[in-house]
Amino acid sequence: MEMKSVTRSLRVLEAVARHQPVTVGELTKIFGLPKSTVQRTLVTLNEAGWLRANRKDTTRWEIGARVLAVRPVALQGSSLFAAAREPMIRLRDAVNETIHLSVPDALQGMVVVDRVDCDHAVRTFHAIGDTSPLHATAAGHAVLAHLGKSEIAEVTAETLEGYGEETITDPGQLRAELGRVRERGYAVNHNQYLHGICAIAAPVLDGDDTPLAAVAVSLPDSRFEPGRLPELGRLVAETAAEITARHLA
Amino acid sequence: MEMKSVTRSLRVLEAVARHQPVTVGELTKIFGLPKSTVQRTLVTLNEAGWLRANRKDTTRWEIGARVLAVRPVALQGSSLFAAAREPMIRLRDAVNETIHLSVPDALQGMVVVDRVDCDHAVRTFHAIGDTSPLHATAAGHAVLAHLGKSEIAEVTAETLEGYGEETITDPGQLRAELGRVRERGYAVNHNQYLHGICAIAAPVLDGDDTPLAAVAVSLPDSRFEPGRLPELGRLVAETAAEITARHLA
DNA sequence: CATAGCGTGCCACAATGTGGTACGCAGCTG
DNA sequence: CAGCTGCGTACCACATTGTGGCACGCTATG
Repeated sequence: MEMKSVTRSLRVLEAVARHQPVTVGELTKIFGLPKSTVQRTLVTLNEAGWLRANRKDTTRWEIGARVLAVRPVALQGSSLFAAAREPMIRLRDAVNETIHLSVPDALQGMVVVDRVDCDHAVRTFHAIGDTSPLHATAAGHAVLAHLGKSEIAEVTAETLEGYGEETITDPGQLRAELGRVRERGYAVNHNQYLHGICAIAAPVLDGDDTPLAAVAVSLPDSRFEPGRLPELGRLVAETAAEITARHLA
Repeated sequence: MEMKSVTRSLRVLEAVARHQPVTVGELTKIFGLPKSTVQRTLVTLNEAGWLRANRKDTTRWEIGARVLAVRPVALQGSSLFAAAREPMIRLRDAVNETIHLSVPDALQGMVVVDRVDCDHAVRTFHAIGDTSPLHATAAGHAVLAHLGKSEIAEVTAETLEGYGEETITDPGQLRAELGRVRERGYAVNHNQYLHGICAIAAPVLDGDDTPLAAVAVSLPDSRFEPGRLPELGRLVAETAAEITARHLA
């Protein structure tokens, strides 16, 4: 709407985060902006402490320490983080697969907030801060299924991007799937977004049943046995319920 | 220098992080800026996904999940953050003292990245995001001891500020101490920076032995027994080694 | 030795952000 | 219940502010 320079600077900051360490020239190619504009932005962000020059190659920029003062606040946001930690570890111990906690980001996607790793040599990997689409992941389905119809409509109004043959791109099919998710209490995703990965997720709800987050167990195809699905789903749903209970306590 | 609106927006973002959930009025008092300016800034940050309205009180603002996508190099990849959490909790359980994870910030200081609290009524406290000098803290020594000679020289070239009688301000003495730290595998700090606090720290290393971070246990003088030092040091070093191993896995 | 890419600086222009002001709306409070 | 306060939102004339084209010096690279 406004504050063009601010919006653009934040975009640059995100781009640096994704491509760090990155040079001015690379950023000008990404954004198609004049070099001097990009450089001025970088200098400004640097002076504010959000960026810094790479130590080994001072022509490259990377994220500075200032974010560390803000980042944890985002994690602890709803104290959900602390409530989720122990149940997640217990779930990991029960199934020995990687567990993720994700929160919806303004109906635009799910953001990984915390992770508990399993000890298999082959394991799924999503870094804290990674984002994924709402309509094509188990965590996203778990959250969407417990939103109001108007909000679901809002999401399905956008074009549902496909990431492969399994992605549900039809709004009607998605709504049907969300109904099933609501009934059984957990969502399942297989090859809808990333390939070779299966994920089972359940929502963490607030007092008024609005979804705050989703817990998910994700595992590589090689270890996925369809027969285990009901048991895994039950465990994930129980974990999510326990986090909900702890969070409200 | 320039980009006034950008600098100010980032200040606002940091203020929201410190005071969240916060209203427009509170922020105008903090900054002494016109209400419309502050509000415009908040709306812009919100549209960019960096802020969001509080769910219970929509007039209050808090940090959005977008911030998580921006992470320093040290936290990139197989997030150090996630790798460190469980070992830190175990160390806390073993010693029942507060544990800190810190990363070096461009050789200018250590920044606290994560914390696991003990349950004593009297405990040390360093907020996440706090910075401390490299040459006068256990965490700083742990990192410095595993840097190359040129980098150590670079740090000792600056004036080593004193924070009391115990601070090592002589470059030669500091290098000698760093040698001892390297030998025994952990660093000890008593009253070098903050008074009444003792800290024991060990480094988390990367594959090429460059230090990425330091784990530290810190405790008030009242509970510090010199006889426990070797045991505490061993535990901290083991924890750091485990984080290193998990991080590389 | 030429080239490419970097950081840095300058500057006229107008697009951009500014901030005073005002309105409608909740939730308190006397 | 009327008054108050603090919120979100909006408008708008002004000039501060950011813009982006250009050019310089530098350092690696081929």
